[in-house]
Amino acid sequence: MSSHETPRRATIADVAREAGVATSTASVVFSGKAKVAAATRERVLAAAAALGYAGPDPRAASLRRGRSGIVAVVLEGHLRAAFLDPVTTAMMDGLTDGLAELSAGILLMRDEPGEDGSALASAPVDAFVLIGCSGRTRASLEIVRGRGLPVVVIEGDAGGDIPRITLDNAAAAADVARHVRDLGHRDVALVTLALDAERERGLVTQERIATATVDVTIDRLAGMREVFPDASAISASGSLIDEGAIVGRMLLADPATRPTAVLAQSDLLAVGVIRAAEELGLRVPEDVSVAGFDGIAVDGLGPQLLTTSVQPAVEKGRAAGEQVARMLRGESGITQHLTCRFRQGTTTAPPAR
Amino acid sequence: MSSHETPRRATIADVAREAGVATSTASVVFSGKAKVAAATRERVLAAAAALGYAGPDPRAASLRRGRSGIVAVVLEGHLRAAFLDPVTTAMMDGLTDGLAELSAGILLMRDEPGEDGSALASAPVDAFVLIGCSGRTRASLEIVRGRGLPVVVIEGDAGGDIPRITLDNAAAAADVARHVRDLGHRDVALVTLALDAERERGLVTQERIATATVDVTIDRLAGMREVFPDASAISASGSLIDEGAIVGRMLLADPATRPTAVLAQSDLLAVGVIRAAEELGLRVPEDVSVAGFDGIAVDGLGPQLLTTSVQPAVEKGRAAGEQVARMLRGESGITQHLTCRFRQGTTTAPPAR
DNA sequence: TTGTATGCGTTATCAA
DNA sequence: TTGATAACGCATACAA
Repeated sequence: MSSHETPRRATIADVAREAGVATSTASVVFSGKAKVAAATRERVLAAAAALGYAGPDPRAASLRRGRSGIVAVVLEGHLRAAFLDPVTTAMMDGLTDGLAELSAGILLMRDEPGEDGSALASAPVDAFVLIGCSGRTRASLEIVRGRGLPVVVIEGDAGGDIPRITLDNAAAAADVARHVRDLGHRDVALVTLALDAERERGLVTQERIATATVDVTIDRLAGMREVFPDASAISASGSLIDEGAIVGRMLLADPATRPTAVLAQSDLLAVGVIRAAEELGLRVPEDVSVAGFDGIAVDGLGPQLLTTSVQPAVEKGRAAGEQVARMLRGESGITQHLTCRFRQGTTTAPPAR
Repeated sequence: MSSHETPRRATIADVAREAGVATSTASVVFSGKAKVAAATRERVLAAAAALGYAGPDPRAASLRRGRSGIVAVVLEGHLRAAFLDPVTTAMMDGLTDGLAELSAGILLMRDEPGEDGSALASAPVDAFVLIGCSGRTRASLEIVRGRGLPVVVIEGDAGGDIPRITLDNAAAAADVARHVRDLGHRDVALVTLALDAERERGLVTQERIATATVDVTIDRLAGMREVFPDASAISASGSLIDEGAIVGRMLLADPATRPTAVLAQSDLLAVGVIRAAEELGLRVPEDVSVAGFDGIAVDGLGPQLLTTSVQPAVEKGRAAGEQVARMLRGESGITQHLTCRFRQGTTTAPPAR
């Protein structure tokens, strides 16, 4: 080595030498995993300060420990789309909570379509959380499984013995439907979430149900049809207010075919339907009842309170985090079934006629 | 070692031995960084498959390479709150694009209040992107700077020589205000974003401006006051439609004091003001003009197009990503000033009287 | 309470 | 095209 070498960053060995202690002692000063005499600690800290040492290199530490402290969350599609959904963000919050002790943070990853190797195969993470396991995500699952790291799937059919976090979507949807039926409604229309990756908006036929791939949509639809077997349904292309408004217009525009109640598979869609109703001069709930699903706090709904099924979105994330923590401790992950809670709001009432 | 040891995961050395090649050769097969005879590659791959080797351990690779491929994004507060703002999500999208070549993913981190060491100090990342540098974030900045890693700050006063991504908030706000003045409005009210971490809703006084900490709010207010020096302003507690509606009611309820135009510092606030106006039976823009800021696609605004200043939200993220990439290549980061573009919509018109 | 020794699994360099 | 070898920076088991 010449004396003109680049000013290499100080390592813990440099600090130890400067302080006149062994590297192991210096290491312990930073990790706090053993008792160190106050005087020794001071000397080490002083040496660190003198050398501009900012603490152990996380990369080296994670190799040595076998842990990086990072948990990956795999979302489908663009981040923007994922974060547009309040349920997803609430869940992410729960996840960070559930992982707080354990983790440095959450690594956001998309399940990229084409690439095979992809980032999933080589991200320095300790575990994976897959969200909305469907189609593409299933390919990601293969890659992830191959790495032998803990995996938890939220709301998706993982197959195999992979722990999942699930919701009682069908039962909860049926609860909402029953509430509407008990109010006296017989002529009800449904608005579903996207059926598959194509996300086509349109009438939901038997054929389309048969080829649907999104479990959430299928399950909630099944619950609704349990109560209203013959209700017609239109699939939205996504969970957006404006999308709900479009479908709402399709359903409510013609007085001859207008239902007395609309059940939407998400709160955002329901708000859109309400907006469409208002545009058409219909009052909610006097002229038409509208119910949603999710129980999120919808910004922009004003004083109305949506009748809906409140899903434990934050809990979903927290549960996933806890399972990850368990598996990282060497215990086996357990599939958790969470339940939604019906909430009566001001947007449903007995039909006028 | 006893023969009863735990079935250790295969390493690249095991694969090399199994395949009868040197570890360096096996390594190259996986990294693709040198030419390898097809036959050799086959043998290595076969050995890997036989041993269930899923590719190089990312932790070891990142120690050796000195890179983890991960970039941290530090947000203040709950993720849920951060992602409620469409501007943030758009920016994240741009960031993932700007980082695509470079990075394994984005590590989402909260700037945790109390803890000193915290995850920021020990996350195995290559660089940091701080968003909305204010108050708490400034403490995070210290920690991050100490690590000597590249840092970029988006919309915040970073101090020192840290590269930033900034917006021409004052000039753009003045543009909107000028448009409204040119339409003939003289009696204008302002709705600002939160002034500080307390996020108190209320009249904006000189005292409150003096103690304000949120740069975006201060700058946009300055731009508006440049055109309407005496316009009264009310600060909202956050950028939400419902919050805008509350402030809107405060401003518009009394016909005696009702302004002919309202300038809001965000599109969501503007939409809330419009909703308040509609509630009060006022038509927009006939009875009252409303303008916003941001130029996001507001879900739920319907057919109206908001008059606003369109900020390059995605570009902000992308620019940050590009600066990170530069710095990781060893070049120095450059502060980028981005500009907003005025967009006339359907929500502003000349005053009736 | 402190020090010694070892290996975590790779990849880069260089020589063959 | 392949192989031998040396770091990368740290944390732990164990001995003193």
